[in-house]
Amino acid sequence: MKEDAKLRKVVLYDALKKAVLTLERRPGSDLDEVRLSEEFSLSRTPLREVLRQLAGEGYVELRENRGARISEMNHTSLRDFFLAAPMVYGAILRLAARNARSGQIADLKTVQETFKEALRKGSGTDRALANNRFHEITGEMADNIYLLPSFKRLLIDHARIGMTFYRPQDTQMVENLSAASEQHDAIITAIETGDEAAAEQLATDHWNLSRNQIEIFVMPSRLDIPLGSLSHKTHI
Amino acid sequence: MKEDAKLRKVVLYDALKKAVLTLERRPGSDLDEVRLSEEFSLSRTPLREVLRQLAGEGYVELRENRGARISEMNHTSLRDFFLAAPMVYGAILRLAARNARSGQIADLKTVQETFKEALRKGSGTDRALANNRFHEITGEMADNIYLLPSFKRLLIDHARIGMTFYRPQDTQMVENLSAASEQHDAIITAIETGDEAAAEQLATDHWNLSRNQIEIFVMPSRLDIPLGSLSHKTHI
DNA sequence: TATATTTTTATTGTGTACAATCATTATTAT
DNA sequence: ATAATAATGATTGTACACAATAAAAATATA
Repeated sequence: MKEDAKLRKVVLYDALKKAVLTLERRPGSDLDEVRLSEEFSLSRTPLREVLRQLAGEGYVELRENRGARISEMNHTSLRDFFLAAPMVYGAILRLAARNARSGQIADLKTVQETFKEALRKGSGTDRALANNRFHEITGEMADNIYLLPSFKRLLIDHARIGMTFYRPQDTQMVENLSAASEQHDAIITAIETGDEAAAEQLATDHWNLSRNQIEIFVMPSRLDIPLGSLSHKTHI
Repeated sequence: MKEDAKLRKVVLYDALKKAVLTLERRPGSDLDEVRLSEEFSLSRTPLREVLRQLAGEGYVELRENRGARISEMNHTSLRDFFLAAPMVYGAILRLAARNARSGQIADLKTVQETFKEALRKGSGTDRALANNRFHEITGEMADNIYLLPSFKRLLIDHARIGMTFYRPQDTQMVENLSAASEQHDAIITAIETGDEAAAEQLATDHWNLSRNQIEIFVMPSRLDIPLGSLSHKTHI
């Protein structure tokens, strides 16, 4: 019972991150310090430090004297997302192909198996989290402290968007999912062979597929509705 | 005397940021919580929150049970820097040309005048800070939440590198400085006319100039020395 | 003398009490 | 009845005391 506090802090940090990524906590929703501190058996002091850190990483937003909120997502951020993602991700994958270490490649393969497994019989959450982890590893491979901040910020909303379209509604979405999985395989190959050009091109393809999926799903009439206000059930 | 605490918090935040950017506090140096809390008349609780936030933005690094440090700079980060900067900055300037608002353009012109003034009779610090502010504004113009994290991280080290080469030692460096100033002017024009291609190209030119300056200055023999361990005087 | 072990000191991390601020409801004045 | 104002309640922000940890010094042991 001595160093529990530090552990609980990590638990809180991980739990909040996951809750954001999976849309368990929806964009724009409030975070109550007292409730959180009770739920995670932490006093408000370390809790607030965690919130600050999460804010710095883009998971939550802090407002003066008015508590924290889960980061917003709206049609503006979607537009910004698809503008920034291909470029940053292209650079990350190119660097990943250049710098990846064998241990990391092994990790990537493992996660890809997990992702395929999730596609077969996992939940939307499982798929989104596995996909998120896949891309996180490519970020670690790239190992560029200046690109990582934006890349990580992109991954947050990539996961949240994924939580929507990883629950396939029709045959085309199912096809897109398996296409995404095949692209992951191709990405692994490109990284393994150090083929930077191929890796960069695959990034573009991968994000184009995502954008396609989004367009099927939410465009164009719903674009003015903040994603946070849509419950999951509305989508099904 | 009532809401002073909040003010002092902002003062601390700004002071630390500036101290990092100007190399007043050197990369890798320790931050003592008690000393800082005394210096800024804040208790350690809000102080630690500020440190967490600064860590999220890349100004400082936190280590478990071992306090905060100013973010490191070494030859690896320099390499990463010049790899990431042209791309991110190119995208930022392209978007700035696309989205800039007239008020922002006016601000940019004002800061550019300040920069020129600093070149004529200001200190190295003045120049680096004015240059930093110039680029910050282009970031605000671009207005893309996914690109900004990396851009801001780049600006930190851009300023710190600048603190070195904005103290010109020979005629070539002076020429480079005035070239940088002219590029700023060209950037303003490109943004004002909405010429995205020109803006993007200018970003490349601008960073190439910076890299050039660095190479004159620290390459290649000193590359293995962490920048933080070099005092200013050593350079002159 | 060199190395391990212990004790001491300094620094970071957490819990709690209280102060300041915001949001809501109640009250008063027009 | 409506609008402005004041009291109330809920929530965030700060200070300080103490606990936990790491670093340094002192002691013991080979």
